[in-house]
Amino acid sequence: MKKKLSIVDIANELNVSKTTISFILNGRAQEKRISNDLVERVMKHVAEVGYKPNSLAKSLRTGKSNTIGLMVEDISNPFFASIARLIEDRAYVNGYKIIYCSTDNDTNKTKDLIGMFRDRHVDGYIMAPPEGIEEDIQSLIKDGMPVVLFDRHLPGVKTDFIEVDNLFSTYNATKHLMDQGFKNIAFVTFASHQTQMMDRVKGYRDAIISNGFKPPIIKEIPFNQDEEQIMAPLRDFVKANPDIDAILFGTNHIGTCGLKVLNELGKKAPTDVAVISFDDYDVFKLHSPPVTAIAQPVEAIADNVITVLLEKLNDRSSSAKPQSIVLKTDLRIRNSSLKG
Amino acid sequence: MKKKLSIVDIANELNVSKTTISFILNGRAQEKRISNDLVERVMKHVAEVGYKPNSLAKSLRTGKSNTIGLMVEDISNPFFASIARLIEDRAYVNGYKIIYCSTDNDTNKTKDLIGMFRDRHVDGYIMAPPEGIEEDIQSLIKDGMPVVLFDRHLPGVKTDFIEVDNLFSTYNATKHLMDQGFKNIAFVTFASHQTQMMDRVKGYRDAIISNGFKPPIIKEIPFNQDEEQIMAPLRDFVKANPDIDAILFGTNHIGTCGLKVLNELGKKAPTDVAVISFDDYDVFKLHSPPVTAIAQPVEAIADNVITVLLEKLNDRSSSAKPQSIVLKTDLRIRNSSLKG
DNA sequence: TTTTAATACTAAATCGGTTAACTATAAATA
DNA sequence: TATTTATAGTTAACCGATTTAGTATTAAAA
Repeated sequence: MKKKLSIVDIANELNVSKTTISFILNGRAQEKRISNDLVERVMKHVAEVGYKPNSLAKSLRTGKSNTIGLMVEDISNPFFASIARLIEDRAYVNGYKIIYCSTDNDTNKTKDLIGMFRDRHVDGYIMAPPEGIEEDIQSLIKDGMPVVLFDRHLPGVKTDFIEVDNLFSTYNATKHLMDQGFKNIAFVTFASHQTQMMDRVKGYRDAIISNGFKPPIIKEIPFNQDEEQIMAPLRDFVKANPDIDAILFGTNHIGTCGLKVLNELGKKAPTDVAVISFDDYDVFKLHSPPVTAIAQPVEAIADNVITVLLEKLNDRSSSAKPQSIVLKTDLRIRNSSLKG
Repeated sequence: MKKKLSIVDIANELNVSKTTISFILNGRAQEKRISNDLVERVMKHVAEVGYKPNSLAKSLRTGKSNTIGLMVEDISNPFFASIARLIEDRAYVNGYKIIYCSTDNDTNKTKDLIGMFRDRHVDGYIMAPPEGIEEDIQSLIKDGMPVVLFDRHLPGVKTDFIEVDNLFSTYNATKHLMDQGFKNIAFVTFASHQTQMMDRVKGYRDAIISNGFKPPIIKEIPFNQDEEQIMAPLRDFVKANPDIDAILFGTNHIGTCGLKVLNELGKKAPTDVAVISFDDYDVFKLHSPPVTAIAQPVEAIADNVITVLLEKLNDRSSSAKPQSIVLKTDLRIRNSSLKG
């Protein structure tokens, strides 16, 4: 029932101008030569009545919203959820709130969402960008907005990004399978022109070719929300290629679907077909046999993302050249990729 | 570079007052008797220059922010992540943005976060509340804020909530284990006084007692972020109770940790110990043997939550008695709980 | 013809802060 | 003594919208 207090109420109750209150609350008392006596009185009263400045009014005037826009592919994907969680924590500690959304890798949806974020005056953007929004990002940057990309980057866009060494990761995983003696190694992934996906394919391909193996076997599945739409083509692929003895999956989601398909078809890893997936998580650790996975350093990714963004937020003018941070992955070798 | 357009710019360019622009853009042209001619001219120009009203200013004036605060226990938990995802989608469609945060079941953190949300003028709250914040919620409600709880509720607080029939769910699952012939059935869960946890314990206990079984075996683990802090006591418990032939886990997280511990100790389900967990997800579906789980209807939960909240947002005055929606779970019986 | 009503808008206050520019007094310096 | 400097604040404009109360013109009714 009690209406919210405004700065004017505080000012009136103390017989001081609201300017003075504002200066004190913003730590500019010294600079503005407000007496310690008054500062104390104001602080005491503010604490007593529990006054909190209206952040909307503040944002309207200052142009800063203390909000960060976070766009991931899908917040219900464990990889993105973990990163979102870590970013959230660090952001709150630094006085920033997170507004998030899932892009579904949909270019138009993402454009809309950027519009919404813009409209909300977010102070900075963290995103795992889909294809086709180079221009929108470019325009954000041109307008002076701090933008940090992660998981992938946009080749034409000069801004900071944090990602892992995708090429080496799949190269290494493929190499591991070859070392174990597997001969017909397939790579199954989402159809995508995103940098991380291109690199993952290339890493696999390079490994296969540079070791004189038969032509690479690459199966691309269209990105889809509906699990069955992913499993159906996967099922066909596995059935149609009985000679494949190892599969490297390009993401946790497709890896999980792959495991389901293999289970359905009664194929056991690694005897029937060895398995490695990108992104490590509980499903792979707990699977029988446990699944070898390329673990991304989620803490390090989140840490770097938020650190870089906070740097940019604190030093808007700095036109230091964009940082490209590439982190190492960890191939967690488990039974699913070990022969005998 | 181009500075953002304001309503004054539009007004000046068209030689019209900003009041008129505002009326037109807010669909009050008819009501305010603005000529169709002018309406058309304004709309055309606005579309051409791509003017978008500053939502901060709008919010400041109207007191509405078109933002919903979403507080979950932990966004990186698949159960909450899925629900968050579904709520997000529905919210965006209805013109609302989501600000979210993870409470970690920490009362003080949650109080802080409520303060932040309040400060941000969110229009409504969706939360899976921890214990001990009855007063804070009460105060939100008293101030006329729409609050919808889910996953659990607060006994003293009269507001809408959506949850599942926890008591029946664990009763039913326990019954299933007894029907299968298991004799020493334990219930392992997080130590908590939250309603959903109390109900889950009670469901288990009722089943055990009403069927004349030996005293219930209940192991409570302190809630913790760190997985090892959960696994250690679990390990001790399993080792110390070799006669247990079935375990019902109270949440997906503890269920997952439980599976890890059982795997470590070389205990196979269901021959060594049968397993059922609350919350169904990929880990359980893909486990060998697949794990019987109590699946919550996440879509229905999310749908009901957002529907109820939107109702309250659209009809603030309505002091209709709070709704308590209780949804059914689905016991997905898999090998881990089947004898022979 | 005067009054009333309808039409088509506008001026100015307001939301709750921040901030540039200014004032009034006392103390220090020239 | 006159001028400068430091101290301790205040006034009023501003951010960009919404909204109440009002104006000017024309048409209809009395």
